[in-house]
Amino acid sequence: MQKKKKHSLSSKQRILEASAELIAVNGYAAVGIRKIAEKAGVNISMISYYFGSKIGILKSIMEDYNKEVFAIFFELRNKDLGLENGTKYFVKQMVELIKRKENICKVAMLEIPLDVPEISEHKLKLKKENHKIMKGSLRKYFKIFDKTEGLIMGPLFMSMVFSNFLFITPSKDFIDIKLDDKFYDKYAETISNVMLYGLIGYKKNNKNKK
Amino acid sequence: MQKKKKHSLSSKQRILEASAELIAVNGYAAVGIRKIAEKAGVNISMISYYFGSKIGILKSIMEDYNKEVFAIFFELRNKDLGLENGTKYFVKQMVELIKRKENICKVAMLEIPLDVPEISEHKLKLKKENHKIMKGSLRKYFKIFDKTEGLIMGPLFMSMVFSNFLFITPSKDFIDIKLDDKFYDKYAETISNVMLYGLIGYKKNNKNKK
Amino acid sequence: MQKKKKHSLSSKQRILEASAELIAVNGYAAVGIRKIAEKAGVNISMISYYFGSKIGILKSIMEDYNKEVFAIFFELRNKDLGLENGTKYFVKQMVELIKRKENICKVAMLEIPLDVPEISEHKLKLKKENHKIMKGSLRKYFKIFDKTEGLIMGPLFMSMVFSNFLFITPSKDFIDIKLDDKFYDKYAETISNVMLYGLIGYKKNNKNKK
Amino acid sequence: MQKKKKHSLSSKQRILEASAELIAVNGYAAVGIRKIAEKAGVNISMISYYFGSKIGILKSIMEDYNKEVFAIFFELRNKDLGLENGTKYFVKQMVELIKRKENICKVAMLEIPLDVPEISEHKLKLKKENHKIMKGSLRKYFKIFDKTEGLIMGPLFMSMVFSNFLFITPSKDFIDIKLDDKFYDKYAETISNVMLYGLIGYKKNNKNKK
DNA sequence: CATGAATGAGAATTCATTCAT
DNA sequence: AATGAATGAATTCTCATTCAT
Repeated sequence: MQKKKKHSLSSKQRILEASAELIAVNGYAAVGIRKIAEKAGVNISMISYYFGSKIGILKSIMEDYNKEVFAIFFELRNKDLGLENGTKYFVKQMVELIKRKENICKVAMLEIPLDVPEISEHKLKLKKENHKIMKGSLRKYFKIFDKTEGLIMGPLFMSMVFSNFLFITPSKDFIDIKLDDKFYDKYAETISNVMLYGLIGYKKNNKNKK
Repeated sequence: MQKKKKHSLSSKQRILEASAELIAVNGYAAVGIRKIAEKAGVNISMISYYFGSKIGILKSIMEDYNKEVFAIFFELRNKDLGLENGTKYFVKQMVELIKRKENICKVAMLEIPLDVPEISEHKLKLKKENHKIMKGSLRKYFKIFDKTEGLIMGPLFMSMVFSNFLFITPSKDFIDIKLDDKFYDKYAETISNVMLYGLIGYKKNNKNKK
Repeated sequence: MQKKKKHSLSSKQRILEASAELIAVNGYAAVGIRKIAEKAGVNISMISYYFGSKIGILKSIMEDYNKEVFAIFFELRNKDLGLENGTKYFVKQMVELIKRKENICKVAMLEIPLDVPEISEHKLKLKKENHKIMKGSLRKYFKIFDKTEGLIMGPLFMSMVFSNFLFITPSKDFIDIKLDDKFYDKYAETISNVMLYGLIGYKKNNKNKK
Repeated sequence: MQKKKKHSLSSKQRILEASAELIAVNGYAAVGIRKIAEKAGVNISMISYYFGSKIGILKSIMEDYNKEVFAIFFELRNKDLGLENGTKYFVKQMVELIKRKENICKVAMLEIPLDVPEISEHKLKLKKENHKIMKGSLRKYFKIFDKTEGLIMGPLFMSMVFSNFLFITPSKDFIDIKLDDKFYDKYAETISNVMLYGLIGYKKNNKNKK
C-alpha cells in the first residue's frame, strides 16, 4: 500500500515535471499529452487519471508558482528590512525560486499574458490572492500608493526579475550563456541595483518636479 | 490594375492583422488558421496562397517586429544624444512602436522565449541582424562592454520596456487599466527614469566596489 | 496570328510532355496540376483551357498510345511476314515506340490495370478499337483462335514487350542500367527470341498432348 | 486477453485487406484513408494508430509481398529440380501466390515501377534482400550469368507471370474472364511452357550465333 | 493503478477548378 | 492567350478524451 502510493505519487510528479519542461520550451498549446506521457514514461490515460484533463496540469503548475511567489511576498511584507535590504531580499528570493523551479516559473510567466479561456477564471482567482500581498509589499518598501504607479511598477519589477527568460531564445542561440551559480549571483546583484537605484532616482525626480 | 493590387494587398494585410491580434491574445499554437481566416474574412486557402503555411504568418510578423526595432536602434546609435536623452529617446520610440503595432510587438515578445522549431533558424538569423546594432547602442550610451553585463542588460532593458504586456492578463482582469495616451506618457516617463537612474546607480556602485 | 497559334500549340505540347513525364514516374493520382503547370512553365488555368480538366490530359495520352499501338498492329496484320519475321517486326516496332515515346507508353501501361472511373468508358472505347486488330494479328501470325488462349497470350506478349518498365524502380536503384540503343537492341532481340521460341514450343507441346 | 488481442489483430488485418483491395484497383495515391477506414469498418484514426500513416500500409503490403516472393525463390534455389521442373515449379508457386494474395500482388506490382518518395528507400532495401536469391535462382536453373541478360530476364519472367494483371482493366471490360481454378491451371501451364521453350530456344539460338 | 484500443472532432494543407480581368 | 486571385471540398494526420479490461 505504501509502495503503491509512493509509485503513484512518483508518476504524478513525473507528469508534472515533464509537462513543465515541455511547456516552458514550446508553450502550452503546442505540447500534446502524448509527448508529455512519453517524456514522463507513463500511459496517456494517466494524465486524465491524475489531472482530469490537460488543462489540469497547467492549473497545477500555475498554483505551484503562485504559492511560491505568495510565500516570498508574504515573508517580505512581514519582515522589516528597509528599502535596500528589502529590494535585495526580494530579488534574491525570486532568483532562488527561478533556480529551484525554472520550468514552473517559465510556464507561469509565459501563460500570464495569454488568454487560455479554460483557466482565465482560475488565473484571476490566483491573481487576486497575490494581489493584496504584493500591493502591501510595494507600499511598505517602495512607498508606492498611487494606483497607476502600482500598475506600472508591479509588472516592471516582475519582468526585471524574469528578464533573463524573456528575450533569450532557448535553443540554437549563437550566444552561449552558462547559467551557473556565478551568473545568477551577478544577475541578482545587477537586477537588485538597477531596481534599487532606479526606484530611488525615480522617486527623487518626482519630488523635484513638484 | 490598381484595383487588383489593392484588393490583393488588402486580403494579405487583413490576414496579417487578424493573425497578430489572435496570436497576441492566445499564442501562436493555440490559434488555428480557420479562426484567422474567419476573422480576416477570407477563405482558408488564402493563407497558404499568400504565406505558404501557417508558420509563414509568424515569420512575417517577426520580420516586421525586427525591422522596426532595428530602425530604432539604428537611429539611436547614429544620433549623439548622451545618456539621459538617449535613454528617453529609446524608451519613447519603443513605446511609440508599442502603440503603433501593439499586436506585432506582443506576438514577437511572446514567441522569442519559445522554441517553435520551424522558425528557430529564421529567428536566429533575425536576431543576428539586430544583435550588432543593439550591442553598439549599449556601448555608446550605457558604456556596457562586458559580455556578461551585456547579456543581462540587453534583455533587462527590453523587458522593462515591454513590462506592461508581460504580467498583465489580457481579459477578465479585475484591474481595469485604460491604455490611453496619458497612461503611455506616464509609462514611458516611469520606465525611462527607472532605467536611467538604475543604470547610473548601478555604475556608480560598481566603481565604489573597486 | 500564326505566331500566336504556334505559341499556344507549344504550350499545349509542353503541358502534355510535362504530364507524361510526371505521371510516368508518380502515377496519375499523385501528380497535381500545379506541378504539371510548373514543369511546363505555364499558368495553372491553361490546363483547363486546353484540356478541360486534369483527366483530359490522361485521355489525351491514352489516345496517343492507342493510336500508336493500333498503327503497329495494323501494319503487322496487313503485311505478310510469317511467324519469325512477324514476331521480330512486332517486337522491334514496339521497342521503337518505347524509345520514341517512353513516358506515353509508361503512363498507358500503368493506367491500363487501374480503374480511374472518369476514363473507364473512354478506355473501354479505345480498347475495343484495338481489340479487333490485335486479335487479327494474333490469329494471322500466331494461330491463336481459342478465346482463353487469346486472353492469356495477348497480355502476355504486351507485358513481355514492356517488361523492362514493370519490375524496375525508376530512381535510386542500386542497379544502374544504361538504356542506350545497344541495350534496346539486345532487349528487342531477347524478347523476340523468347517470344518466338516460347510460342513455337508451346504450340508443339500442345499438339503432342493431343 | 485472448479476446483483446484477437480483436486488435482483426482491426489491423481488416485495414490491411481493405487497403490492398482498394489500392489494387485504384492505385495508392487515388485511395484515401477515409475510404479504407470505411471499407474496413474502423475509425479513420485507427490507421495512424496501427500503421503510423497512410504510407505505413503500403510498406506493410510491400513487405508481405517481398516475404512471399523471397520464400518462393528460396525454396527454388534450395531444391534441385532441373530446368523444366524448376520453371514449372516457379510459375506454379507464383500463380498460387497470386490466387492466395491477389490484391497484395497487384499492389506490389503496380507500385514497383512508381516512385513514391516516402518508400523509395524502403523499397530499395526490400529489393536488395530479394535480389541475391533471385540472381541465385536465375543462375542455377536458367544459367544466366551475364549482367545485362539478367537485367532483361529477371523482369521478363516476373512480368510474364503477372501478365494477366497488367493489360487487363479490372472493371467494365467487354471481355469477361472467369478467373477460376481452371483458368489459373491453364494460365500456369501456358506461361510455364512459353517461358521454358522460350528460354531453351533463346539459349540455343545464342549458341548457334557463336 | 495501469493499459491500449477506439473515438470523433479538429488541425493544417493541397486539390482541381472558376472567374474576372 | 494568359494571368493570378479566390473558392470550397477533400486530403492526411493529430488531438484530447474515454472505455473496457
